[in-house]
Amino acid sequence: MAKNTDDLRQGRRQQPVIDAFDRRILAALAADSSQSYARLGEAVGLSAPAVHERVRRLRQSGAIKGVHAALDGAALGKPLLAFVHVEAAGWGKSERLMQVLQFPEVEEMHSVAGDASVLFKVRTASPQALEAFLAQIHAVPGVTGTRSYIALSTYLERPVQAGVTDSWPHMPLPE
Amino acid sequence: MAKNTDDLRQGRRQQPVIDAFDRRILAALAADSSQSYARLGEAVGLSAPAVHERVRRLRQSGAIKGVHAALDGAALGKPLLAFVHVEAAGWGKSERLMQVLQFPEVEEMHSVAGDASVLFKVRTASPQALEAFLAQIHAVPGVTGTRSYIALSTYLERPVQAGVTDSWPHMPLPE
DNA sequence: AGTATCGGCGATTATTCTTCGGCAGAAAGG
DNA sequence: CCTTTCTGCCGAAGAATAATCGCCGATACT
Repeated sequence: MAKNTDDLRQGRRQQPVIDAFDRRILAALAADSSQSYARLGEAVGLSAPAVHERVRRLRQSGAIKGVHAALDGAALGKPLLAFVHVEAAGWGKSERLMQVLQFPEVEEMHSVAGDASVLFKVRTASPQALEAFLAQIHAVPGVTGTRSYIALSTYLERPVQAGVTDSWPHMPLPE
Repeated sequence: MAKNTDDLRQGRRQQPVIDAFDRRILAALAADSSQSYARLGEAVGLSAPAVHERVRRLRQSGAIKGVHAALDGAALGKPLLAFVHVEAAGWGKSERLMQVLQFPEVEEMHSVAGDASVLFKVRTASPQALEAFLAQIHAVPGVTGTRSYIALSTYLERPVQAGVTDSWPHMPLPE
């Protein structure tokens, strides 16, 4: 009998093992998710059904959260990318603050440790639209200030990568 | 004769018009790019071949830059998300700085206007790995300092949205 | 050793993608 | 006002891919 039967019986789902094959599949899918299973299998050294089964498992386990088209902000009329740091008195996450997530301009929202409480990534059509977004933020009770960082050039913007650097180059810190 | 023959002859590509159909297709693809053309067509009110043709055009025009699988950082062993602001003397973009983009932990790099020169989004396995990344940054000539914002909770993280808010709710700025 | 479980492979079926010809509506020109 | 041209959509057919099934070998536990 399998040794994890107890876990299954109690509804626990054991952490699925992600081996080297899975890692290569995930890396390939993060780079381009429109390629066929046959090509994927050829790239990683498995047959198409095997890749299919692994992808199904990775999807179900949550390692793959979805498949999305990467759109060009400028082509869609939103050339302005900005990161907005919000300082709030008390605790940042409020019901009112979550409502701004409905705007399609907002792409990310995190609560952060540092000299800010909440961090937004927003992509707007114009400086005026950014100003309108900031007005929305300032209208939230408890917000004491914002600091905006406007992207001048984007040198890299890619999804979560499958790889993990396990041996960082040894390099002495500057004294 | 078409009126943009001159443009085509000179290699110029006129800005393709993105109509309401395209916008809806793009919105659907940004949400889930794994659905069939038939379903997409049903959702937006077109036939499958029509959607196919539009997607082909949107791809070629660059509005759709690619299709990527969204991976779960925690499931892959990278639970720590951080935004790193880099202050640099002189001009930030250096050949040396671009080399850190090779690490799979780095997901974004922008040059920004504000009290920082360059902004990184990095996802690491541990605080030690983040420290190692920071060591790499500090080893770059000209870097005078970094400021890190560690994400405690991620409330939203999604790709570029197709929608644009054209009428922001009118709301007076706090006096 | 025996046995059960797991994962991969080859082959088959179902679904989807991709292309083609035809047609209707809009725009430019006579 | 009519003709011509162009563009884009649709239905149908052929090609490619996705998804499933049974069989097999490897591994681990009894």
